Amino acid sequence: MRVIDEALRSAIHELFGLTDVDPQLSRPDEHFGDYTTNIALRLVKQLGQSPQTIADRLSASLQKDLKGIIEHVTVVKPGFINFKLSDKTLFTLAEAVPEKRFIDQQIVVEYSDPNPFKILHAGHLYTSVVGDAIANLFELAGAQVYRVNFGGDVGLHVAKTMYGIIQELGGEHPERLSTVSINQRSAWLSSRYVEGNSAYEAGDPAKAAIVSINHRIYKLHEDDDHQSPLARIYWQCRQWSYDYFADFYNRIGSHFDKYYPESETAPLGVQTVREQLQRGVYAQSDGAIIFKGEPYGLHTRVFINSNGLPTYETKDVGLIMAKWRDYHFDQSIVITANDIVEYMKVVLKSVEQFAPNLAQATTHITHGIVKLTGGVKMSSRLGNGLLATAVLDAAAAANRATTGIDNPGTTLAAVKYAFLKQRIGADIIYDPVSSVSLNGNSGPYLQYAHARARSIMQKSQKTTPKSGGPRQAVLEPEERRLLSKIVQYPDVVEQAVDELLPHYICTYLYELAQLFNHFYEHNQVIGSERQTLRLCLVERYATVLEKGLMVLGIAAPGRL
RNA sequence: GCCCGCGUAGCUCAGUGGAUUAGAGCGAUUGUCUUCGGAACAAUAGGCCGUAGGUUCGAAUCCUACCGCGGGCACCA
Repeated sequence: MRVIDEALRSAIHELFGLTDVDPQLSRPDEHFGDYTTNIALRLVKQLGQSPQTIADRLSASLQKDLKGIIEHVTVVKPGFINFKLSDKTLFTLAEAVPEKRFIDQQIVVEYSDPNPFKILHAGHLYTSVVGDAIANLFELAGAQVYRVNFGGDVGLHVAKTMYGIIQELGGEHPERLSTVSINQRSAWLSSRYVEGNSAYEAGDPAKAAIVSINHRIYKLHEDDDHQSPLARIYWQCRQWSYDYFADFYNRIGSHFDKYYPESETAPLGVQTVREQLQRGVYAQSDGAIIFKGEPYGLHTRVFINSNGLPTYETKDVGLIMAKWRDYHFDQSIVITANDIVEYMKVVLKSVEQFAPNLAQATTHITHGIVKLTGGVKMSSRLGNGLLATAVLDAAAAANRATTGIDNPGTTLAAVKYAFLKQRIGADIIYDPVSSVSLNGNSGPYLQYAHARARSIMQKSQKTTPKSGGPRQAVLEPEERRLLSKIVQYPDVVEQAVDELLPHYICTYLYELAQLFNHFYEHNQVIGSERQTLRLCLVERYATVLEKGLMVLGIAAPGRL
């Protein structure tokens, strides 16, 4: 609420001669008013006056300055200053939109990051949903957002899968791939990975064979080889993976502007790391090239192994360089699970040594992992992980059981909302049955709440002539409560953008919908003397709900 | 061992320095309703906010120690 914020600042300046004091307006419990500040409490020491006195003086001054905008200012107990807006102000604010604080910024958001030759797990679904929401938040704040995806199409895991494939095909026989049916491809690759991994862990000779394949795959990229039997198998299966990813993203409504395969970032990373080795950023050790993190309170990591191959670290260095080359970003956001927090610190610290601007513009946001009820952790190496599609299928089954029909939109809303309503950072406990419940604080509840409101509007158009509303009418208490909540939307979005926490939007939308359902239960809209005014409230409410759900990547159809 | 993160109702989570009653949802118990779409609304029960100290006018929130859980700590990603 900018007007109050500015009035407070100037009052503090006039009365106490202080500048640069942030009043920190916030939303109090409803009965205290629409906005509140504890600035009087915080100025006690500095001013040597009692909080009550400070609050009283500010209050008296603001009462005059904000005449017409607020209905009244009140000072409560230790020294809180509470503001109740005038009805007229509430109507004005209902048209406000979130501040565009990232206008003209180029922001790269990287997320999802599945590896070709492996299968998509529940974690990929979660990180995709979170990434979409965060990208949407930046977009809402005016930024030019580029959604990018990074994945390992080279590296040991690929070599393991390739080993499994070659075993399964009885040699390097690309033509035999045709025996794998289209809808079996992703599962088939996943099985080959599991086999390759066990073979690797069992040791030589398989391990040596896999290491050799790993080299050959890097070489194949260097030579741009598409003809040799190994290359034909590789490119074919790589494409299967990308097709499979595309289907999945299509199903959940994600899209990416660019895909960075590791085969592309690896050479760039190697070149950068070798250059910086000369300048002493990286160091040789036991035949490998490393970065020593200890001077910075971090740990040492290998960037190029003693076989001369780049590790994930170097590919990430290359990725940062590639993103900069392509977008000259103002900010680069990387969203991953928590387990690579320390790892990423080392990578960024190394980049900071030669490209401080890039390191400083990069923010690593991490979230927890998806666990099954009972705390069972999944492992892709063991092949017992909870698959991304299994989550969606479980949600669909629950939806079907509840409603009797199959509604993919509702299913997706249920899953996305279940993931997003929780603060990013901690693990998510996924219960295939209850987390997808269609009651209570859920996506379907909000979709329903929206459709219900749209339905009222539609009905009103049929039954009554349209007319411009008396928008300055005096609000009844329940109408006012609703409008006051509606008006909060831009504040919530700004907070979500500032802290990059989409769950603030979920919490707000749910509270809003609850408030509306309460209102709706007790107040007639159509046929009421106050119909025009109330329809206006219904419209604002439905629009805010729709916009908010859109940020979360959840559709808000007019009818379900 | 060292480093990082997390411990809030039976379960899943909000709340991350403020308002003498710590909030939701689910589950449990019970009401409302011949519905402007009941996927609703209303009510009851359930918590010394991991433990112990400390800082502060004021702590679930900040600091310290301890306990418990998870993650990371050189050639995987």
